[in-house]
Formats: sequence, C-alpha cells, structure tokens
Amino acid sequence: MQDLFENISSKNKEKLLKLLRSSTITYTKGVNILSNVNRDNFIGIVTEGCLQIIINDYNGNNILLEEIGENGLFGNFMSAINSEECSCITKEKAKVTYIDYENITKPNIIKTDFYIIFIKNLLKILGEQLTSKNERIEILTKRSIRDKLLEYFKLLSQKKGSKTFTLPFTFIELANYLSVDRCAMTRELKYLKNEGFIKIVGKKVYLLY
Amino acid sequence: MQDLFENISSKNKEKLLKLLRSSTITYTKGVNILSNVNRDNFIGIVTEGCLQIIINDYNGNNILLEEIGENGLFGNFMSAINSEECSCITKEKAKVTYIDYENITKPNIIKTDFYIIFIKNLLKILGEQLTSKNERIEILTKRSIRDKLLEYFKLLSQKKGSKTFTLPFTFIELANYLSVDRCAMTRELKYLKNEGFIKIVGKKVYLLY
DNA sequence: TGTAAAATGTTGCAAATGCAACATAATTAT
DNA sequence: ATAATTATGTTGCATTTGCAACATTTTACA
Repeated sequence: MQDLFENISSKNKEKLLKLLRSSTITYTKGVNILSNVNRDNFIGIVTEGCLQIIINDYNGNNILLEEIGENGLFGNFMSAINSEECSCITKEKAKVTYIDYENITKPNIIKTDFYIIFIKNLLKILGEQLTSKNERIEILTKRSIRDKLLEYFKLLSQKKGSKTFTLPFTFIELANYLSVDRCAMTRELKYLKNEGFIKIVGKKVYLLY
Repeated sequence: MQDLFENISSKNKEKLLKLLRSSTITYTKGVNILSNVNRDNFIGIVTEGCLQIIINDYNGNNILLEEIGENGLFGNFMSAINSEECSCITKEKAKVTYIDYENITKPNIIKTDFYIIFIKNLLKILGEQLTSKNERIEILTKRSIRDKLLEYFKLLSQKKGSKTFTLPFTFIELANYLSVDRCAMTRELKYLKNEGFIKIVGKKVYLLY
C-alpha cells in the first residue's frame, strides 16, 4: 500500500505536517475513535496499529466495512463513516495523525517543492482504495458462498502470483468480509476440500486446480 | 455529482485541457470503449451520455459494477477495469475526454492559478466515488433480498429527504445492483407491498413506515 | 502454568433464494 | 401501425443458506 509521504524526506515530512496543522493521537485497543474526533473534514493517517470500520447492523450483524492498517487513510469525506450505524474501532494499540482536509489545498503548502509528490501519493492512495472497494464489490456480487470464496481466493492468488497464499483474515473475519454465515462458510470450505479443489492448513490455502 | 471543472472558467478549462494534452472521443451506443483506449494511465471524463462498467461473469451473470453518467470519471488507476472479465460499454451515445494521469502533476500545470481548484475538484470526485462504493458495499453485505431492498430504499430516501422517491434503475438493473435474482426480487417486492411496507407505482416508491 | 476467552468445527432444520419456464405489458424500431 | 424487442410479473421446486445449539481447539493473559 502506498505511503502518503513516500519520496518525501523526513525533514520535509515534518515541515508538511506542521503546515497541515496535523495532530497525532495514540489510542489503546478496542476504542471507538470516531467519538474522539471533532474535526470537520479530516483525513486520518494510521501510522501505527490497525483500525476497523464496522457497520453495526440493526440485525446484530457486525459488518467489517474496511480494515485500515499502517499508512492507511480514512476520513469522512471518502467513506460511509458519517452513518450513525458506523463505528471505527482500534483493533490494536494505534496511532493516528489527523489533518484537516481543507488545509491540503492551502496556498502556502502548494508553494512547497514537495507538494507535487504529496498530491501524487494522495491520489495514488485514493485510487488504490477505489480498486480495493471494486474488488470487494466484485466478490460480494457473487451469488453463492462457493463462488465468493473462489473469487476471493483467485484474487489473493493473482496478487501473490502463486496458487499458494496465506489468508490475511481469521475465518470469522473472512466470513464477515464475504458477508456470509461463518458456519455455512466452514461447511462450504469442507465441501471444496472434499471435492479436491483446495487444501487448507492453518491460514495457508493451496489451490489445486 | 461534482464537476471536475467546477469553478474554472471555460477559458481556463480549455487552457487546462490543452496543458493536460487531452483528447476527446465520441462513441455510438453499445460500444466497448476499453478496446479503443491505448493510453497508459488515463482518466476518462464523461462529458456526454453514459457508460456502464460490467463484469462478464463466467456463470453468464453480467454484474453492473458502475454506471458513469455526465461528469463522471473512470480510469484504470482507480477501478477493476484492468480485469479481463471487465468491459466498459456505452449505454447511449457518449463523449469522453481522456487525460493522461501523469500529466496531472506536471510542473507547468501546477503553476497555473486554477490548479488548486482542479485538484480540489478531483479529490472531491474521488471521495464521492469512495462514498458511493461504500454505500453499495453496505447494501451488498445485507444477507437477504428484503434487507438489501430496504437498505437501498433507505439510502434513496435519505438522499432525497423524503419517503417518496423515484428509482434510477429499471428493475432488471436494480436486481443487478443488488446482485440478486430478478424474479426473487419481484417476489420480495410483492411481499413488501402486501405487508404494507411500501407502495410502488411505475418507478416511484413510497415508504409507508 | 492454568484458566478464561476467542476461534474453529459440526449438523439438523426451516426459510430464503436461484432457477426455469412461463405470461403479459411496455417500449422501440421499421 | 405493427412487429420485434425489452421489461415486468408469476410460481413450483430443488438447492443453498442462515440459524441455533453444540463440541473442540487454539490463543491470550493474569
């Protein structure tokens, strides 16, 4: 994943963060951080740890909308996190740097010689996020658990360029990502194993086709 | 939806398009335009008509990934359109302006006084697209046809600020958007009508709760 | 190291859904 | 105006899935 400050020296990065009037907050595990944010239009950059954006469904289903790891971005201008049902929880101890969205296009920042790089990085990140959303949509539009699993495995396999890869999720999280019942998913995985399509050892998946 | 050239005079817009080395192509209805694009990293701006990004599933299901209307953006850097299964079809006669992604951050453009506005607009559009993707993900993660329908109706209702609204889709397209069987969807709509939750006249929906 | 908590695995059953195979209505093109 | 195409509506049936209620394994932590 693209780093927002890639190709910017740490000295210039500091300068930039000052110009952007950034602030950094450290959170412990399991905190709902949105209740702590009182900025208007913000971009949050995860510099340490991991966040989960979760939709708390009225049915009691917790839908994992997004997992934001190191260098990841989030913000109200680009997600559903304005929704009341939405919460942003620290999966582990995490550190977040906030900048005001408006500051990004302030003249004094544009004048700096590293501004182009910064904007390029930001655009790249947004593009990556769109791609990742599209990937998830492509998976979610599959109509059966089997097809969802196979589509997701295909994606991981393509990304790694190998028929063997490691799941970045627990099986509970995977079921949430695919938005299917965990038990039904386990059952389907069993069928796929029995029919010789896949082999699973721990979190390691082998595609046998 | 945000216009990429909002708050830029038509004179400056022309200047900008020249600096960006843009080119404009006009398409007739039903053309797969991706096969015509030989730019490396491009942004396409729909200035007239409408495009559909469609995933051609191996099961024969055509999944509508995205519909891009006037002022809409698309590009390989921000979507799944690199996928072989993906095609981009003109829904009607359409006009598309292409710019090279790399040109956006060329020095001679950054120097112009309308550059900030341009970048602001671009960032806003990408944010809007992310929001719209998140909305669709939120809907697709609902586990039943009924919940998908109600979630989608809630969204349309919130956007319009009214319990009465018009569907922007045919029912076939709606079923594709929700990724459910059209017949099963019609059946569920019938149940919702019978149970007094909704009323539907043509494409007009009335929420009765 | 022991214990609580979390993750994983299993299975019967009822309900929801996709599918197929239609009929009918509405729209578009000639 | 009429034919052709597309959109919408209906329903039986087999299959898939969610749900519930468990057992077992693994991990976290006090």
